[in-house]
Amino acid sequence: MPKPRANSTLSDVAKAAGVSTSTASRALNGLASKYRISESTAKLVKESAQRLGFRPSQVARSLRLQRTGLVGIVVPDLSNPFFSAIARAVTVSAEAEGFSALLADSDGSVEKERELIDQLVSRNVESLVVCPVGLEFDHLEQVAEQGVPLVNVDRCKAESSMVQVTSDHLTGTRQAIELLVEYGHRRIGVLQGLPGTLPCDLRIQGVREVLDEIGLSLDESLIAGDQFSEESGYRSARQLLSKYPDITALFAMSKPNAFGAIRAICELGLRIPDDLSLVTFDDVEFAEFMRVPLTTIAQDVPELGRRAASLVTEQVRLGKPPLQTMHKVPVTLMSRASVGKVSPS
Amino acid sequence: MPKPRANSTLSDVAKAAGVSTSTASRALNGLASKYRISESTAKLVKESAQRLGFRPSQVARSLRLQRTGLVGIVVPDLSNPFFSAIARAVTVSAEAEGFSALLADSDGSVEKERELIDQLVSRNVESLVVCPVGLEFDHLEQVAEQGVPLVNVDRCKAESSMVQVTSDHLTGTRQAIELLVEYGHRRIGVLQGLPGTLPCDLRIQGVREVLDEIGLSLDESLIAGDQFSEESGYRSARQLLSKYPDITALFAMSKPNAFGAIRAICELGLRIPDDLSLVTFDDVEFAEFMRVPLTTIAQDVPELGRRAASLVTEQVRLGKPPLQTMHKVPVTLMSRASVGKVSPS
DNA sequence: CTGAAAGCGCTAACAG
DNA sequence: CTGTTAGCGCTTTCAG
Repeated sequence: MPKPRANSTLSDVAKAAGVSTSTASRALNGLASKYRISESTAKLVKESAQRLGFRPSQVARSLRLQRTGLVGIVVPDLSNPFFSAIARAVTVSAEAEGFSALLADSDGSVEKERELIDQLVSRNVESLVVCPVGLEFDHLEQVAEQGVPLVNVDRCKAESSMVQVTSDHLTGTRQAIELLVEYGHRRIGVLQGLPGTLPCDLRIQGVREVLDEIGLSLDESLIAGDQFSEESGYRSARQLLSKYPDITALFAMSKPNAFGAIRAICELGLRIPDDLSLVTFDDVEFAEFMRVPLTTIAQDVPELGRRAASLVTEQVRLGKPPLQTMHKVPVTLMSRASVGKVSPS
Repeated sequence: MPKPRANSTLSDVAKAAGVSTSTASRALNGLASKYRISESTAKLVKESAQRLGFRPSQVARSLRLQRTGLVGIVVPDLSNPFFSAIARAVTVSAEAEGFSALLADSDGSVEKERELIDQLVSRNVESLVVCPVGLEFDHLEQVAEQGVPLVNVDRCKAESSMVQVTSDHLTGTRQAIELLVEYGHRRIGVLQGLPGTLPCDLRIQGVREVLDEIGLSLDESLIAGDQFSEESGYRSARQLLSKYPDITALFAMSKPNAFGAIRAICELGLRIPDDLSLVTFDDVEFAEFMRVPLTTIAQDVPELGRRAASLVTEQVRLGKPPLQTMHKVPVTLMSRASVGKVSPS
């Protein structure tokens, strides 16, 4: 019993139409007029193709043309809305340009990220959009130097020649901390994400700057946490709040961090914003329906994705990287109810 | 200036090692022992490969082997957490089996879905996981019949020979409606998703069944809405509530539907659950932190993805579809605060 | 133990 | 207006 998966090939079509494969190819690729193929044969070929359910093998085509029409995407966790929004933006732009998207999920592991990028390159993707784990970049830079247009999104590397796009973490953080300061907060706990990543570092710098400017200095012991995860947010909030009861506000670096913190705050019997203010990076869907609407620094996530997409397509079209390598996308402070004035005590 | 993108090929490696391409290929593919290649040459080849940064072209390999190692995924909206969770599960399982995932976003359009599936098949994906728009299935069935292992997730087709996996919509709905009934609700408004899709139809059937069993019948005019979107939820809730003030509970078919409804409810100055109860399909992240924690029918979304993934891999391994075609994944009623007793009036 | 040669399905000179 | 031919990079008989 032969497999019924008789995917007909170009030569089948050619045979059926009684022409050579070249003629068939040309007719099907709309080069009939260029090669002055008679209308009748062109039509005949198209009909045969139709009848046989012919689908050109993109694999063969790719090999021959040395063009796969593939863009690779790597994210640390596709179930995180932040990354899925980026993946979507890139995928949709790619589709619009006739490209297909090869998606890979590194599950937060640099090692896996390395392997996956390797695989994608082996599959001859014409460009790469990667949201890296963010602590090591040598593999990214290497790939970029090998001539594969690559853009690094979100967790950037400072001082790199890579094309990168990320939010304006510094300004966003400054706005948030300035708000806290204005409301009288002086002891601010920082629930950090993965230390060593640029978003994390820049946000700490933002806090430091604002405090410096009012003559205070950042107390390093008020920084806790080690991941952008809920668990880290919970753990670090508990730790900070029980050790330093004089803290009046918490600055969380991600939505999961913030929700972990809220869980901890509830357990400790504290109320937001009466006992404690909370502000977080990442906007929260339907924040207005929360028990206490969260004040957030909203990133324009789809814009991050679109920018990344347009930067890679530009690179493949022009054959060279853009002049500007670091692209900052503005953020917006969404002032809601979770930040309150410090009660005079 | 020649392009520096000198991707070395197998023949480059062979040349460098002073052997033929066949030997090089065998050595690199771990067939050294099988072909009794001398240790020394094998090592030599591997070193040359290393030195040249050789990456085997998967395109050429695919063409030769007639195996791409690609699994195609199609979803209507990757930025919807429901679908990104499925996409993630499939992607991760695929990676674990040495496959790569080709992802496509149909943006809710059947037409685009058709095109994308066509493209994926052209790219010779070895299997397909599709979350279809859900109103037309001929293209899916066609592809499956052509011998491409395909599994349809979520918006299934009744009475189809396709392999399908979806939540147990009927039981889930029944549980939710039984809860409402138990709490004294008799006039229940239904905020439906896309009519004609199986999840939507089954859920309506669930409502009908429970009402029938207590001697009531479903009032069709209490059904409104036409999408699984927030906008539809908002619109339908407003419409229903203003037209039928005797409604005491709302059953929403999706998280976005529910949030749209909440917006409408707030605008109308009604309170949950005092004036109105609300229950929805889809679990809501951090529902406990909402102003009114939502009672939901939680789907096990990652399980949907994993099941889909294992069903396609099983199919490619066995070369034939599984005996059982329809796979139902259990759901869980999460009873929270948004459902209350009907106040005696 | 290794190499020569064919061929996966397609396109593009080149030659009529 | 159309066909012949070569070759993209790889694996795999078959033949030493």
